[in-house]
Amino acid sequence: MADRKTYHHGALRQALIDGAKEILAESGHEQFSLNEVARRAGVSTAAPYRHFTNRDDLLSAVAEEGYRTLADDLEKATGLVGLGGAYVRFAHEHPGLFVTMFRSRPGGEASAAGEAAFGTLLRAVVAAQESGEIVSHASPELTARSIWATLHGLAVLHLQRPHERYGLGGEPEELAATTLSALLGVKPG
Amino acid sequence: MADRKTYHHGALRQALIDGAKEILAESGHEQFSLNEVARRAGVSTAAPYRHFTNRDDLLSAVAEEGYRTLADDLEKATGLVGLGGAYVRFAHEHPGLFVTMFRSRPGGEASAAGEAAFGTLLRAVVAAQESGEIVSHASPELTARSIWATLHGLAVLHLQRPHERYGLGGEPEELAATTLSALLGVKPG
DNA sequence: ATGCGATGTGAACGGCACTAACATAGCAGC
DNA sequence: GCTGCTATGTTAGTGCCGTTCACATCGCAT
Repeated sequence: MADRKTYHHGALRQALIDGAKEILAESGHEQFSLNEVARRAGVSTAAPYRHFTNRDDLLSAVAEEGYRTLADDLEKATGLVGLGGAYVRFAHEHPGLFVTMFRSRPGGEASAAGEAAFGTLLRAVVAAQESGEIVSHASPELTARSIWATLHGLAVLHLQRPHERYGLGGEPEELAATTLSALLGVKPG
Repeated sequence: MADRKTYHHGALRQALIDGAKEILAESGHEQFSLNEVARRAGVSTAAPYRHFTNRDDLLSAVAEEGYRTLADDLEKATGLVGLGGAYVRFAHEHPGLFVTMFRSRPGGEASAAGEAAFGTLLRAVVAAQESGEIVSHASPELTARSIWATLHGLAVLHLQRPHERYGLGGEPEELAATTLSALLGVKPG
């Protein structure tokens, strides 16, 4: 091992996170291996433990970056339907990362970036209510939470190949548009 | 090993499925171990391979039974809100099983029991439209799919402890009722 | 009664997450 | 510049995992 120039890697922590993302993109969450990440970074399998307490800690750091990327994607979107499309598309394009982000963690802590993403959704809902894009008699918070649940369920079911038959296999944007339209009567404009 | 009466177990296949459910209920999907299942059934770690091609095959059989239980629960529920509450409650009461049922399987096949569950949802949506419980301008199929996505997202997010703060930590029935109400304007009656 | 197929065993393989003891190097204070 | 502390790396090992293979046992049809 250690066929790199210097004994110390220099930026191992980020290299491990990047490598982990790579593996998640190639093979998915269930196939993820900490040893494989170390191998790709060109270090021993014990090295990651200098930067992360365990495998799950690394995955949490990866998830954190995922939340930031998702929040950015949602920021870029315009309109409620656009935001919904961006949410489902993120899951579509980064399925392994998406699963990692929302894996069930018994004692999982909250994520600052996750909060930011929800904040963006909330603002979009308020804007949609003000512009008349949607009509909801419930509070913006409840409406936002409900739409989030819908988008999240859409994203998760979309990743399930066997459920393609229910019409959940189409393009993310179309999926989000038709679904939000069916529930809220939003126009795809 | 083999401190049971007869050399052959007699009903090992079902015992393995039951044991797997037990482990999922106790420790969750991520902690599931095939060796542990064999140990609980009192057989060697190689024995399960006489009944299942691999670990994933056993989990699929477990998931199939889960789909049947879920379909039964949904059948028993009355009204769209009742059905939604039953869906989220199922996830709440059997989180490990729920995760196993909807884990991302690359080449996963469809489940007959899963179809039945969706059929029940579809009928409930049609009934709700006819009784005036909800007003949707979309087709029953699209509406049912959209509601399914909402309920599924609600269930998944409900299992995420860190997201309790968004109000997703309450009772399953209340969660389903307020969410469906916010999106469709259904009355909690 | 026999023998064949179904079902279970024990021992092995490689891979995994993780740990402990040790090696190297960057850097701060003298 | 030398010294030594601390951060960061390695090697070797532990125990568990999923899976396979050769072999043992037994139920059942002929």
